Formats: sequence, C-alpha cells, structure tokens
Amino acid sequence: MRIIVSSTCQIVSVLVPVYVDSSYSYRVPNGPLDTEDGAAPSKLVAGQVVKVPLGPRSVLGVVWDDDVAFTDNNRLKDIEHVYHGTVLSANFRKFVDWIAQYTLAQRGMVLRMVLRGEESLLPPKPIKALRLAGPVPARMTKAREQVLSVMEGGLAQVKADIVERSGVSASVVDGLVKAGTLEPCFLPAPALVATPQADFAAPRLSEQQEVAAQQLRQAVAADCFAGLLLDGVTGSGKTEVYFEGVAEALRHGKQILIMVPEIALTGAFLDRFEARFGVRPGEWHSGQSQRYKNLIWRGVATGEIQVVVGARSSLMLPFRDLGLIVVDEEHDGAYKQEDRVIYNARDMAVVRGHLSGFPVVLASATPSVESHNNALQGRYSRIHLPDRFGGQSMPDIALIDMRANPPEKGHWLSPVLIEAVNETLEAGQQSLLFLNRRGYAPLTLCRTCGHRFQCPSCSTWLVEHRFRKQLVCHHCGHCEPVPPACPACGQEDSLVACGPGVERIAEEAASLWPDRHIVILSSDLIHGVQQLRTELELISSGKADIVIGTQLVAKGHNFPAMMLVGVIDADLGLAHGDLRAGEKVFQTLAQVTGRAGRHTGQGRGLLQSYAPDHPVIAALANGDREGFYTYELEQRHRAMMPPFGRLAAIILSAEDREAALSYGRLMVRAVPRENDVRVLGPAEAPLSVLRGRYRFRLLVATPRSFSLSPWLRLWLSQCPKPKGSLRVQIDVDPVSFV
DNA sequence: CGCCGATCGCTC
DNA sequence: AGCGATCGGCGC
Repeated sequence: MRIIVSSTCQIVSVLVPVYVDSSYSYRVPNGPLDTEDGAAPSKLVAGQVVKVPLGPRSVLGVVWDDDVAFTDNNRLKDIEHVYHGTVLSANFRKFVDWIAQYTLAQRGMVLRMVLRGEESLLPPKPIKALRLAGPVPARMTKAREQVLSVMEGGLAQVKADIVERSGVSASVVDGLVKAGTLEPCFLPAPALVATPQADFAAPRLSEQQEVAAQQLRQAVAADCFAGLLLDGVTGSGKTEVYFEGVAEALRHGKQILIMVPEIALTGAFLDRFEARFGVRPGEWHSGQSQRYKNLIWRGVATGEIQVVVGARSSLMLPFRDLGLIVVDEEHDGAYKQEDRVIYNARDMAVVRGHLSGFPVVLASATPSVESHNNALQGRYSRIHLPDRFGGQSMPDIALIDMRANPPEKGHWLSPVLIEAVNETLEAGQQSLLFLNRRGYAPLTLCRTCGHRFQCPSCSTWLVEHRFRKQLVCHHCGHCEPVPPACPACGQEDSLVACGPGVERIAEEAASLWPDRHIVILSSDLIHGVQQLRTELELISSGKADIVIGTQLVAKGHNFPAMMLVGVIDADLGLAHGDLRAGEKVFQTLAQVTGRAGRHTGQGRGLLQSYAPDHPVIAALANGDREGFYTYELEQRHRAMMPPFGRLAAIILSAEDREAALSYGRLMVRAVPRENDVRVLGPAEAPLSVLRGRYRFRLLVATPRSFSLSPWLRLWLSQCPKPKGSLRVQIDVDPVSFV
C-alpha cells in the first residue's frame, strides 16, 4: 500500500460498501481523530474500519491496500471516525478482492456483505446492576429483609434477578435504592458464547472413523491449506469425524467455522455440538436477532468467539484467526447466492482457506460432481467412509418398473409399493413416500375445451393446492382461487387435475390406509421453523405410520423408525434443461433413500420409474456411485461444463420481448469464437417469462485455462448499453480453484 | 405556467 | 445500490 503522507496530512484509500469497484481516497485529519475510546491514533493502517462522508450521507468503510490514486486535494474529504478493536486481516482483504474479481461483482458490494451497522463495532454495553452500598434502611419490612438476604455477600446482581430470587415486587427494590441501601452499578457484559472444550466428551469412534479423524487432525496440525473431501454414506458418522478436526483446531487455539445449509441448522445439530464440546457454538443464520449477530460479528473479529455454526453468509464473518472451515452437505444448492453478488459459499470457503493457509473440509454423502472430480484429480484429499456406523447395513434399493407394474388408473402407487408399505406397517415400522412436488396436481385443464391454467406473469402452469383451495405459480408465488367453471368456455365442473403432487399422494394413502397415522410434510403446509421442528420430532418419536413428503424430508433429519422409503416418481427432474438435473436427482434420491434403516436393521428403498434404463436411475438402483460420477463427468466433459470448463450465464431480462431478443443476438455475435469458447445463444436457451419479464440465459462455456472474468468485464464495458428496462446479470459457475 | 414522475449519473 | 439532478407529462 502506498499511503501518501504529505507535510500536512495522511491520505488513505478506503473501500466503501456501495456499488463501485474502486476504493476512494480520504484525508486523515491532523487533529486528534474521533474514536470511541478517546485514544488518538497516529497513523491509520489497512484493515481499520472507519466512518467516512459519501455524497450526502456518511458510511462505514475499511482502509484498503490500494495505492492512493485520487489526489485532487480540493475534493478530498476527511475521515470522520476510526473504530478500534476490529481490524480486517490482510488475508481477509485479499479474500474480498478475490471474490469481486471472480464473480464479476464490485468490490464495494462484496464489502457490503461483510460490514454490518455501527453497533457491531462498539464494545458491548455494560449491564446495569445493583449492589449493597449503604446501611440497613431505617424502616425495615419483611420484603426488604428478603431482598437484603439475597444481596448478602456483596455481589452485584441484575435487578430482575433480585426480584425473582427474593420474591418481592420491583418497587421494593426501587425503594431500597432510594433509601441508599442499594446503589446502581455496571457489570461488564458476560461472554456471549462460552469456550468450547476440545476434550469435553471424546466420542467412541469406529476404526474407519478413527482413521478419517486422524487424517483431519493431521491436516489441521499441519497449519496449511488442504482441500479435504469427507465422503461418507448416510449414517457413517461424518459429523463425529469432522468434530475431531474441530477439536484439533481448538487445541491449536484457532477459530473454526462450520457451515451448514440453513435448514440443517436445527436444535438437534447444536445439541450434538454441545454434547461433544460442552457449550453451544455461536449461531449465525437469518433467524437470529440483529443484536445477537452484531455481538457474534464483533466476537469473531476480536477472537473471543472460537466456533461459529452458520448458514451461507457466515463465510463473510471477519474471523481474527481462522484455522478450519467445515462445509457440511457441500453439494447443497443452498450455498449458492443468486442475487446481488452471485457466489457459491462452498467454493469461496475453499478460496478463503487457500488464501489464509488452513484446511477446508467438504463433507457430504453425495458429493457434488465438481468436488468429486477435484478429489479424482488429486486437488482434494478424499477421506472415504463407505460403511455405516455401528455395523448397520445400507438400505436395499430396488427399482419398480412402472411399465410392467402400472398403478390403478388415476392412482400413483404401484401394487409393489403398496405391498411393501403393508409389510412395513405390519412390522410396526415407518414408511416414507417421497415426491418432490408440492400441491395437489401440477397441471389443471378443462376437459371440455382443453384450457390450461397458466401463470399470468410466468411461462409455467399453475399448480392446484387443494388444501388451500388455490392455484399457485411455483415460480413467482402468484395465486388465485380455483374457479367453479372454466374461464375459457364457461363449462362447470369440467376441470381435471393432471399428475400427482404430495397432497394427492396423501389422499391416495388415506384411502388405502384409513386407520393409520399419516403425516404430510411440505414447505407450503408448514408455518415457521417451530412447526417444522414439532412435526419432525413427531416423526422421530415414531408416532407417524406413513410420512408423505417433499424435498423437506431429504435434508439430514434423523428418523430412527423409518424403514421403507418409496420414491413416487424417480424420473422427476431428469428431463429439466438444468445442466445439473441428473446430479440433483441422484443426490436427492440417494439422500432420501438413505433415511431408511439408518439406526435399526435393514432398510428398503423402492424407486418407481418409467425410465429404469436411464444411467442415473440405474446407478441409484445398483448403488453404483462411481458409475454415476463416471457418466456425469462424461456428459459434462462433452458440453465443456463445470468441472471441465467455466460457465457464465449472462441473464437478460426485459419487459419487452423484442428488446431482449435483439440484445441477445447482439451478445451472441460479440462473443469471440476462440479458445474453445462455446455459446448457447437465444436459439438454444429459449426465452421464458418470469414475473412478467422476458428473460433468457446466454451460456458462455470456456475451458479452465481461459480467463473468463477479464474478458466479460471488458466486453460489458464496451458493448452498447442495454436500453430501457433491459437488465443484465452475470452468474458465474465454479470450476476448481487450487 | 407549474408540479410530480421516469431516467441519468455520481459517489473521494 | 441509493440518492440527488434533470428533463418530460398534462393539469388547470
């Protein structure tokens, strides 16, 4: 950093959290600078947080490493305030720059993901308390005696505690303050999160787990970057294994971040952490209060908080001395941020480890194709747990060929699956019927005129939700009541539901097993986290006989009594245009069938399919994981898609169909046909309508050697600016970083 | 002739 | 991104 120190003042570069890539220059005033503790710093250093004037307002910013480029003394403004105690480390600053450069975002927007409000920079407020001060009051009462006995020993206590312990009203305590017997005082704020103990409760590990744990301990002790893919089947005890890595980092005095998809951040997970380390970790997710998050932010910056368990955004916390990141369920799509700065927190975690020199553990029962390939190529070390813990065997997976075993007309459960559920019920065990589709029916049409209900602002069919008595668009959330007559031809009672959703499966199950306890688990029928937890506990305790669920049930919850998992439509999703369609189907179905017999005996998984020969379905049925990855890698290689190429989706959206199309054609012409750049233009990426806007994705695929970001940046700056309400957004998909 | 609304462009 | 500056609608 070249900081200009003229004879009169110091000029520094400050990155501000606004929509710009460059840092701005500010003058450090000569006089004593305004700080929260009154101390006057002589010089500012990179990483310090400051408050600066910006346009009409003042914002927080960070002194950055850039050379001071703007030296127009007349237009320079003064730094208003410097905050102490929180300095962003050099590695972390490099990380911010790296993300911006890679995701084609402005550095200011990345910094915005890091900084919070001013409260996170100030020391926590001391707590108001009361302590014994003066003589016993002249007028003594029973209640006052009780208060004094509570205060015996002279320790200061919070007023609410005094009231509770002495069983008197608050006004009695106030009276004693007035009489001078008690006086107000301030206690330092207690630590938000207690220190986890590395050896609080050492676990009982299998031989296989112990070998894996040892690898993690060594990687942590080596204190340098390593990518570790912890690939363990469902029920293999991955969590216990990576907890050993966490314990080792604690022994080395390092901070640890455990990232989980938001939905997996349940009380059950935190309980397991507490059982292992004796205390709860810091919890970082959208449900936490602003106050708590500010305290966590400051706590990790000062180093007071050792371990944080958090969702995606926890990656941007300014840890003082991070020594390990664990990304649990690394394949999960929830790690990808789709708005503003588009990034995948799993990949950025690897980058953070690489820049700062510590190991990063990616854990999953179904690793992403990218991570699997990185392990194959030797960029990550693969730590494999092929067996379940405690000698439990993997579920027995079988296909039901629906062409040979069709369900009754208008029904969706094949005779084979119904029989399997019957057997499971008779054995007193739980079944899960899985269908990744909310609502009653995915398509509603009029049997008289053939009218189909379509979303007015998206190019999708409306899904009937019979419990809510509404037609819902799953893309934009538009909903309307189910009309009594067809809006096109006016015919009454002419609407028919086509295809199944979970509600329809629940209806069918209720008619087949009327006396059984059936629970339906679908995100639109669950109101809030609390209800979800209640329902999950109900299932865990074995009170439900049959569970019918969507994606919600595939996400790592434990159901001890679950012995049969029936997949209603294994082919669902395979036909989607998404380049990761096959991978998603494989991961979801492997995870959901992995729920069967996890704790007790031999579980079963049954996959209903009309395409049993499809490589993804066949690999699932045969338990041939390697076969799946081989197939998927071949497909990706041919299309030059991740992990073999870098893929950028240029997302165009416009209110005007013609504007979107013509600008798209312009872009396709502009992309250079060199370095094996491949463009999927408007012809191949059809125009769709989303929330009333015409949009398409222009996919640009390049091999790894080609540096896409600089080219895209240049191109966007040179090409004619989109007119009118045309919006261009860039979504960069990952390759490997190390 | 005047006031509110889309579009433009800057932030040290 | 946000926020002020700037030009255009038509209301009386």
